[in-house]
Amino acid sequence: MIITENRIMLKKERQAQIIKQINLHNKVLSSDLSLELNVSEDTIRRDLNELAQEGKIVKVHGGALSKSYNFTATQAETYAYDEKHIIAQKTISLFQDGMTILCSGGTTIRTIANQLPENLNVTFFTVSPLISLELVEHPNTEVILLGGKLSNSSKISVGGEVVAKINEIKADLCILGVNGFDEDGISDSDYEIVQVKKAMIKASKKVITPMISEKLNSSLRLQVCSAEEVDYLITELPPEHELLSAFHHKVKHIL
Amino acid sequence: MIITENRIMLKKERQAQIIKQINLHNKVLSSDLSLELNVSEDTIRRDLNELAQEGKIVKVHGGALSKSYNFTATQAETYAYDEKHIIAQKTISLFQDGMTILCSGGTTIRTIANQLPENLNVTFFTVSPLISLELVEHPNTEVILLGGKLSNSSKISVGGEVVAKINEIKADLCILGVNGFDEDGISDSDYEIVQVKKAMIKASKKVITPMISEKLNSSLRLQVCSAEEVDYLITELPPEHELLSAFHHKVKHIL
DNA sequence: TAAAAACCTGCAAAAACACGCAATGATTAT
DNA sequence: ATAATCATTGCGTGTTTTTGCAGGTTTTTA
Repeated sequence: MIITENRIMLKKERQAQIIKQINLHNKVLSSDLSLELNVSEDTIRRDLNELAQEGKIVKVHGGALSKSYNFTATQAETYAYDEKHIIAQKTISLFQDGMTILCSGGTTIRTIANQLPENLNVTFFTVSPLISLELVEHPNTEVILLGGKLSNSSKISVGGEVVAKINEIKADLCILGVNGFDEDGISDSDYEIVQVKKAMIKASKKVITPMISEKLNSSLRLQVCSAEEVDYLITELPPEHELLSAFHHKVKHIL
Repeated sequence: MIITENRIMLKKERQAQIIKQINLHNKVLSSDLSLELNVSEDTIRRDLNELAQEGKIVKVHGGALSKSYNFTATQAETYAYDEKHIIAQKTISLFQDGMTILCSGGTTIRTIANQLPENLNVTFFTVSPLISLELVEHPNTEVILLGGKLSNSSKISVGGEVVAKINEIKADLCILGVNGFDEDGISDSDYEIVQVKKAMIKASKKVITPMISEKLNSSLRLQVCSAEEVDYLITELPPEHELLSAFHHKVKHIL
């Protein structure tokens, strides 16, 4: 179908079309979209990256796949595996026996859960069913799953009940997966998720944000907290790396 | 189901297909995949090596094998898949739009969750993080995850808090995975799980117990409920099968 | 043990990508 | 209204990824 009547297409409108295509076919090719929507492949790529950042689709080389595509979760997890391994080890070094740890979802955190040493004796609270399943395999950890309405996009529990439940917890650490992080702090694109993350931060003595360095200096629509509220910023880079220099006087520690 | 509708196949898409094949047949040959997916054997080999490095599959000379432990795998590799497929279809025939359905865990229930029709518009409550993840992929279902301490053995939420939460629910159906079932009713081996299942039964108008026939006439240490409390006993067998004859005057319906 | 199949390595072409820059158009401030 | 600012987009440039193939090596099998 060739559309000539509408010369100008708004960015939002175009992205909506892309989502529609993905829901329909479970995949899209950048080259196809470029032809169909009459914009350059660069623009399509930028759109796909934005939508992927917002968690609506999964970007792959050559196009994008639907999030509900059977294997995207595990594919995404193993994306940047080496980096996430380093991050996991750094994060785990902060864990101590007897601690109560509150954690959100996300593939980075899943890697941490997966690499947890056997002998560690801690209690985990999590809003992510996926993380809970990973953690429960460890013999010496107690896992408390925080229930609620399950968010379609992020697969974590959200809603007032979860927030209320989190408010009852006193945790030593909060391991927070982040989608956007810059000098202004942590940001996210979903209102419900922001509420949960805010509650998690409030309930914990220390806030740890493990993330791949490529997430640095990206920001999304909604503010979760300021950079000053972050106790440990953990990336795969050495702390003295220049990409991190802007954050040294903002967050308390960088690992 | 191998689709070659599109000339171009994304790499990740192809790898997803490979994993699907492996989960289905438990093994694949590089040469077969090369023909089916229309790429060179070199490419297949590279894919298999990548997937193996990611821990998704086990690479062997000539092809690859499925990995035993893998909770994001599709249903295909679950034990007695064909039987469970029949059971799932029978169970789903009882679902109607607008219903509130409470369900426990187990592989049989997971198959049901997986085969749920897209257009079904129901609300699910579940104590199983695994089932919740399966259900949340369906666009028209609302999923409420019931949180609590996660049981190491059965991977479902247990404890007083879950029971209390279940007591607040008024569900139309209760889909109960069972480990032991005979003329005396449902039995289980774990005290905590029994408490949760009892609460689930009390909270629901109708109780459905889907199970493969080999579970029939087995019993465990702890009693969950009597056979008379079961509204629908669903197995892969036709209702008039002799194995079921002893139950016809016990449970209300047999499918 | 010899042939066949599977494998690995390096290479090259095409495609996809990332980055900076400039032009365009829209929005806001003055 | 005009200027300043910002967002969006396309293009040039150089990089990375993907893929198939050639050639030599290893493993399997008969």
